[in-house]
Amino acid sequence: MCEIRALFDQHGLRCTERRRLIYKALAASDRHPTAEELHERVRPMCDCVSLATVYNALDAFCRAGLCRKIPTSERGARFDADLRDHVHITTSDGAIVDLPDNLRDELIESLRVGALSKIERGVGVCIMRVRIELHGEPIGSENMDRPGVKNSAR
Amino acid sequence: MCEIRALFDQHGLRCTERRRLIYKALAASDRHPTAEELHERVRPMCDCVSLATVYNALDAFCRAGLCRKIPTSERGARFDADLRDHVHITTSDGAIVDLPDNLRDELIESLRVGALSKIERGVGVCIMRVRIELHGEPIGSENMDRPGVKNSAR
DNA sequence: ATTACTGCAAAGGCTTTGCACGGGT
DNA sequence: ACCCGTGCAAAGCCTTTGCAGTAAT
Repeated sequence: MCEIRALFDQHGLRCTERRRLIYKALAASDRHPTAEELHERVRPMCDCVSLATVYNALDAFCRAGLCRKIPTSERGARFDADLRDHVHITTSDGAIVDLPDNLRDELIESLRVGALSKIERGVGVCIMRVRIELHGEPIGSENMDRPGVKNSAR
Repeated sequence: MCEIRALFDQHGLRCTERRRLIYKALAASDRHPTAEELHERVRPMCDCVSLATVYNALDAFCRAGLCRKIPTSERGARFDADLRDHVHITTSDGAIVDLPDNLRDELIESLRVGALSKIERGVGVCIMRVRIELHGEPIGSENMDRPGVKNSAR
């Protein structure tokens, strides 16, 4: 908790009980919780936390560079305290999971040494962050088309 | 316009004037318009189109597999009739551009033959779609750190 | 002491829905 | 003739904001 204080100090955030709880809940989760889910998780640990406070805190975290807001196709944004390059896999049931670290590192690294530097030269930018969204169907689902087809009727 | 009819028929959509206009406006744009932007664009071509109809039509298109809803961090979803795998580059000034086709194809292809099949085996999913978000700084900006650093204070 | 954070409730913006009607098949 | 698509308005949901009070620096 002392490290959270240091983190907040570094980023110019006032260290309140609510924010500590919210940040801890966010950092402890690998499920990319919504504001409401965090609210549920924090509420039992504190007589009273307002949902608005959760939103405000998350917004402050994002602006301070302590977390990231993940847009979703469904309603309700999700949040993630892990700011490293990411590979998310979303499935048709709406879940978002991170690719395991070893596979992620390998994928990102292969991009960085190859395609990305080419893109940097071609487009004239310096690529700072990489986010990859893979949409996958669980194996065993009826739709067994191989990926790579451009797009037929889904 | 006859091809639009065929497209709609193929996907079991009734071919109405509104839907034709909406789809044409969407397909003609490479700017990933919002529902409201499409509404503005279609309205002059038709005495009266309701915003609700635009939403309903877009929803029908998405369910039919004719377009894709792109979540954004800001409010308001965006839509895209181009269903191919995408590589977006966003820069700090807020612009979103698509990577040029040749670079995109090369990048995606290198992923498909290598990392993705490994991921499919490792995670047990069949990857249907790939979306890559690159965040880049224009070259010449003051921040010249190389990418690859894990994450220091942003 | 100062100023940011908080709770509450209300407002706000985007999206969906209910209903009656008109247009497509 | 059938029934989906449409307009309108109202409802819905997620999120932000105004305000007065509280807590952190």
